[in-house]
Amino acid sequence: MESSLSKLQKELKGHGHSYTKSRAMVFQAIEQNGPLSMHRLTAQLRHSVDRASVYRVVALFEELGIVQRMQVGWKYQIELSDQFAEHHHHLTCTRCGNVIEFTENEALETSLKKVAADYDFALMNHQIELQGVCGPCTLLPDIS
Amino acid sequence: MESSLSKLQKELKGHGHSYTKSRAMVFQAIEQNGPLSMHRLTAQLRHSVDRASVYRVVALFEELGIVQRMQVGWKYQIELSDQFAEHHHHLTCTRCGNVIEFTENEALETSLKKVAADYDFALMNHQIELQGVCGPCTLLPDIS
DNA sequence: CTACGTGCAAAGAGTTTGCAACCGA
DNA sequence: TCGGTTGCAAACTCTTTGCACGTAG
Repeated sequence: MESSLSKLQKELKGHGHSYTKSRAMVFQAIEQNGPLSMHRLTAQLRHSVDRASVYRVVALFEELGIVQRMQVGWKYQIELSDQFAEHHHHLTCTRCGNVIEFTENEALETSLKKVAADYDFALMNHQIELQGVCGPCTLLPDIS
Repeated sequence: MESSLSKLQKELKGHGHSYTKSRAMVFQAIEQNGPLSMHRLTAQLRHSVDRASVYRVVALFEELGIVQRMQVGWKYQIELSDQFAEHHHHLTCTRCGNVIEFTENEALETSLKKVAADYDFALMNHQIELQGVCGPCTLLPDIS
């Protein structure tokens, strides 16, 4: 709690930006709620931070690598980036919409590195999105 | 050329939709240009298909699994899906913006299946996006 | 005190929708 | 012919911007 805010403060000041109430609020909203669409994020902060400011803060956070966008189907959501949350990927259930985070296993990481090496790329970053049907949903009657 | 259009026709009729000029044109534009943003796609078809119709056609194609969206940073692009183009993923150079397609190796696929199994998911689909700096760009002088 | 940050309102993209005309089967 | 499809224009949603005021350092 306390410690991630002070880390945020350090991160901001270190790059010549102020630590402000709005920025702290946006950060906490993301930290507490996990992956969040802009719509839900602005809705949640409706009474405390202006929509335009939320966009500006998120843009700054992305620039500083504090948050990142993750894809969920066609939309995106904002979440803390690896610096503030452990590196991970997502498994989305296409039935119930539930998102599960998973951390990469070594074999997976090795495979990715190999691909990059094959194409003479210096790998900087990567995203993996898996879609499927989760266990509980498999037991449900067919919808279609 | 001919054959992919007739496959398109079959796909449309098979699901109770008409094979129309607009749909053929949208399909060809995507087929010939590879990953394309909506902006570029509508621009390219400016004189032959209305913007609204392009959106409607793309929506239908996605529904039928003819095309899919791929993420490039924050934006997305439309490309033919596995049914019409070999299953593949993308390696994007963050310097020059070049996108290289790569086909998955077996180790990678196995790793993904393992992850899904670990979480009791029936894996339906997946996307992988790698970002890095390509060989030629590595040799360029620093920008920042 | 000064520059950066914010709220408000308005502009700008990108995307969707209603409706009449059109076209494929 | 008839229902699905398209073009056009307008509406909507999401995001960005200009400007005056507020606030951190």
